[in-house]
Amino acid sequence: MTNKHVKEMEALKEHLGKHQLKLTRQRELILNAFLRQEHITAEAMYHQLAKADPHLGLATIYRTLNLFCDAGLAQARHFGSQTKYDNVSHKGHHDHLICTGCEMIVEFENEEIERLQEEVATQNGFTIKTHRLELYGLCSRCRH
Amino acid sequence: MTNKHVKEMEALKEHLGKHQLKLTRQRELILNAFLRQEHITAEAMYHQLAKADPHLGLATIYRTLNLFCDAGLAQARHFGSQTKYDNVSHKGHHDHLICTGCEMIVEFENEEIERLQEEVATQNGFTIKTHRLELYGLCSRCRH
DNA sequence: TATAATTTTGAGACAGTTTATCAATTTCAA
DNA sequence: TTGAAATTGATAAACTGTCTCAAAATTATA
Repeated sequence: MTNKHVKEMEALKEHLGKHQLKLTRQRELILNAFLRQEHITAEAMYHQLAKADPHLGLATIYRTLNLFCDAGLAQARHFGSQTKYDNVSHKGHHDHLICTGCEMIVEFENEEIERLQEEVATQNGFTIKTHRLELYGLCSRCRH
Repeated sequence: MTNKHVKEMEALKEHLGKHQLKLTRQRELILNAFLRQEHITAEAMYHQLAKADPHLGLATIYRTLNLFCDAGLAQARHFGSQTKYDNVSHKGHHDHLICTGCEMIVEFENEEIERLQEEVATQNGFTIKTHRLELYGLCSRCRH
């Protein structure tokens, strides 16, 4: 149960080492909780972890999730007023289909779209670093 | 100078009429300021208009920009923590190339990407209402 | 055009989210 | 084990956007 996310833990340790940061109990705890889900808000994780460690501060969650972003394990996404942190450690880049009815999120990847994005960027003299594509609509269940 | 945005003004009046809303001096002032630019935040407009009307309240700006969204003249976009209101009165939907160096924003449209988005949505049983595509990177000037 | 009903405004209070502060604690290299 | 440096937790503060409500402006109607 503790050695489930070995690879990601190594990635984190590498990042910490490179930036003279330290590995703490909290960072381990938050990493494990984070890797257990696809999308989560800092607030949701705060409540989730309150059972495991009632004194874990909200600021620490924010700091740590932002650290994961720097380390390339997470990616922050703004949905309206909420910021969700995505787990991008075990997969490549992906985009989202978001149901505005039930808030369900479906991930997808489309090589062709990615290729066309590069094309558009090149046409405009840009070099793309990242991108974000979100499709909002109704899923089949909410359409009825 | 005052009759530059007649068409948009008509569109606004039509919306107001349909919803038993009133045309006010502030709404006219904000509409004209809004149409002068492509992307703006409520806060930026607040400062911009302080010269013309020092007592124009920030809440009024927010209310009015949201009204423009309802009327189909504007579209709100969340860039990180900022919400920018886009002028979409004179053009259709468009996406953005954003330079992370100088914050320059280039708009673009790509039929093929839009088509592929529909395809992805259909494959997943979704009906798309809106979407958002943002490409982040460096423009040709900032790359050097 | 005057009146009255309704909407809008401005100012600040308020709410939600994220970051800053700082003393106390923890980590880790030597 | 020790000590310099980083981290934490609690809370204050910052920020963005909305709500409240009395006063003012607008519009339909007489």
